[in-house]
Amino acid sequence: MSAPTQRITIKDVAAAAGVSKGAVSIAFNNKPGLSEPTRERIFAVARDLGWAPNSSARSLSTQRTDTIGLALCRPARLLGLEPFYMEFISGIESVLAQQSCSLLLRLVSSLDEEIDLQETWWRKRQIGGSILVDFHQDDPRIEPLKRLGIPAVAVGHPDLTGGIPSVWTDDASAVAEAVRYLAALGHRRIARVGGPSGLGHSAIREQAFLTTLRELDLEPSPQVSTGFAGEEGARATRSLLLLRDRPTAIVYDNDLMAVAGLGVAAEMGVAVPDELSLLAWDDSQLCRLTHPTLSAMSHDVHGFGAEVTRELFDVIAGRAVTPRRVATPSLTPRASTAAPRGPRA
Amino acid sequence: MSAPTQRITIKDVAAAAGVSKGAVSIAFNNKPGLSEPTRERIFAVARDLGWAPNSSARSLSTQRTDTIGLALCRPARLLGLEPFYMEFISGIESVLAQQSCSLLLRLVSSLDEEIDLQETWWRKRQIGGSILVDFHQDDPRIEPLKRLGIPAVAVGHPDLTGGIPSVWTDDASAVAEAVRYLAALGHRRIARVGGPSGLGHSAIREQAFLTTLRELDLEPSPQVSTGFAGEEGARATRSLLLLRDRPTAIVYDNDLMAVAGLGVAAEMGVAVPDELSLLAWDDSQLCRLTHPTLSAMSHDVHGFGAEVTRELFDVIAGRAVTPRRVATPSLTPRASTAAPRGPRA
DNA sequence: CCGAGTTGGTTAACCGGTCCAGTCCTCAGG
DNA sequence: CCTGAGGACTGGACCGGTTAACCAACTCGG
Repeated sequence: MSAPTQRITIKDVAAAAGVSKGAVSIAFNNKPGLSEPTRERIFAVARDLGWAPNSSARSLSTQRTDTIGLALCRPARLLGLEPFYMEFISGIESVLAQQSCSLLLRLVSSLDEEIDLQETWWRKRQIGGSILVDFHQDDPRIEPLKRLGIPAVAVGHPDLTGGIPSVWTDDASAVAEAVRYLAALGHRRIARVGGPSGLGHSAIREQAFLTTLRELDLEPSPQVSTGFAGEEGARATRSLLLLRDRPTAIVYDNDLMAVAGLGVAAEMGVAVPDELSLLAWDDSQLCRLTHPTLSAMSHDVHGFGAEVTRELFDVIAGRAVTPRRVATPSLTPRASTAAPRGPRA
Repeated sequence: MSAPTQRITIKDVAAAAGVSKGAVSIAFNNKPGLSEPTRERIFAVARDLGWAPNSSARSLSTQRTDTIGLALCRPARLLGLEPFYMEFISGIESVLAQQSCSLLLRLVSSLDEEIDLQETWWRKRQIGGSILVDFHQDDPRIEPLKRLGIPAVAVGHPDLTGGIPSVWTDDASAVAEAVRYLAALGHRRIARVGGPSGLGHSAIREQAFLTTLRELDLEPSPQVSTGFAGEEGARATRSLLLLRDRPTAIVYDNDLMAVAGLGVAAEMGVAVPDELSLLAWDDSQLCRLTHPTLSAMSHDVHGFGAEVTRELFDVIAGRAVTPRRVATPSLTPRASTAAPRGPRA
């Protein structure tokens, strides 16, 4: 029977240091009003005793909490596959860690569930704010979350986020750049495989795609809206390649679908890039592992996550914020795009 | 100027329901001692007021917390790419959500940092327990965490976890099965691309690989220890394929490296599966997207995460636990493995 | 030598729950 | 009619911090 690990509290530290608990509190919050020797003595004692302030007690007292929430609403199998999220999360963490804050993560299966969750988190005061992703057009989260007054930052174009402070990338310009690049290579039939059109950024890209084609006087080409899963990307690619006038280039909405597209092309004996150019989105290492390597619209996802988090801290602190646009995804040409040369060129 | 959102507390609910705060507490904890009408009245009032018990106050009082910790120690870029973790996390969540608990996630860059983090989490009483992954041989986390008395469950073979309750898969048998399968197809030179040999499970697989080769009287074949990144897998594959007697089959330690290996084979003009068979580990959708599709040792990662979490709850509740072995990864043959037929067969 | 300021603390109320020790009421049994 | 048991509920101490208000002692200018 080992002695029961007696929980040590601020009182023990105070006693051991020969001061009041108030003094310990002052020391640990770096507030003025203590002499240097006393301060040091307190820290030394705390270190010896292995004490750190109980975070429940602290946040009960301060009415603040140092965790922020992130709810992801995509099927788990998919989440694992999309490099995007983990990298995004790591970006979040990078600034969270500086402030010794933590991330509360939850996977949900519907927006309604997410709304419930955010509300619960907030009501129970478990989070100080939230990061919202994957905005839909007329997103149902906007109204309830604003009503609750949860400090939140949204990832997405300001048009979509209904006044919730947002951080976004200029997808429209990026799509335009992608299409112009392919057109410059000589492609006339360019297709696009996008995410679900309910998703705001898919809609934006879809629109931008059409506009750019029109500007360039290219044929109105097929766009397929699908999920983000690789298999869906594969199916979409297959359907495009079976068209009578099949496209000579395809732009994908993420990297996973592009990898799948590459597989389909191989399976159907369509040479990449000679007969078909493929362009991925959200460049990740995955794009460099295939053969041929995948050209992509790359994007500093880590930095994106960091920026979002910084903005959230501003919101929580009550500082004024304006929508922040971060770097536009930029073209990284690799081996999967080239001038169309036709079969067996 | 909208009325400042007055925080409502248990006192307000009690007042509105015409009972004492004790009664509200009893109701919300489903404890006996209240009449059904009163109970319902309390719930109705709470719903109207949109109240949920403040979790800081609750855990301060109960000395319990309903979050568990997970620290991942791999470079962020890599984490995003490995489907394993997200799926593992989703498994954790699936049982956490049932108990309305949450997951505190943190990415760290070294084991020492993880130890610090776990210690801080525990000292501040931010977590009720922790899930530990990626055990090394003589893992430095074992001693400090046991000393602190953090309830923890480890992912890894009991031999590695130094008495910390663990959940594990029988990697040794799985490796044996993989090798036997390839041998049965007629392969004599089988290579392996593994994770860092410091990592416990890599070492176990490495050992099992050698043993099985010996049992089957196969040539002692090269094993390469590397990171888990795709690029490292690519490099390793390249070096294997440049050997004088190059292997006719390669077993990888994850799916990402196998995908990379496939790319390298294509790049070097080595036909898969005719000249080279590839076998992935931790089957994910990725394996079904390539061409040819990748054979893999598949593994219910989601269920693994769930089981680990269940065990952690047992540990936290003080229930006796024994190491739990979950299902052994099983062979899922696809198009990347076949009998060796030599070049241009 | 006095009063104002400053330095370096202490004290106690409070944050919002939980939970134990009672209190009050009802009802069965003797 | 009294007693005892059990059910329904209240009161208040307590969890471990923070913080505003207060205080003692020590400068220092006039």
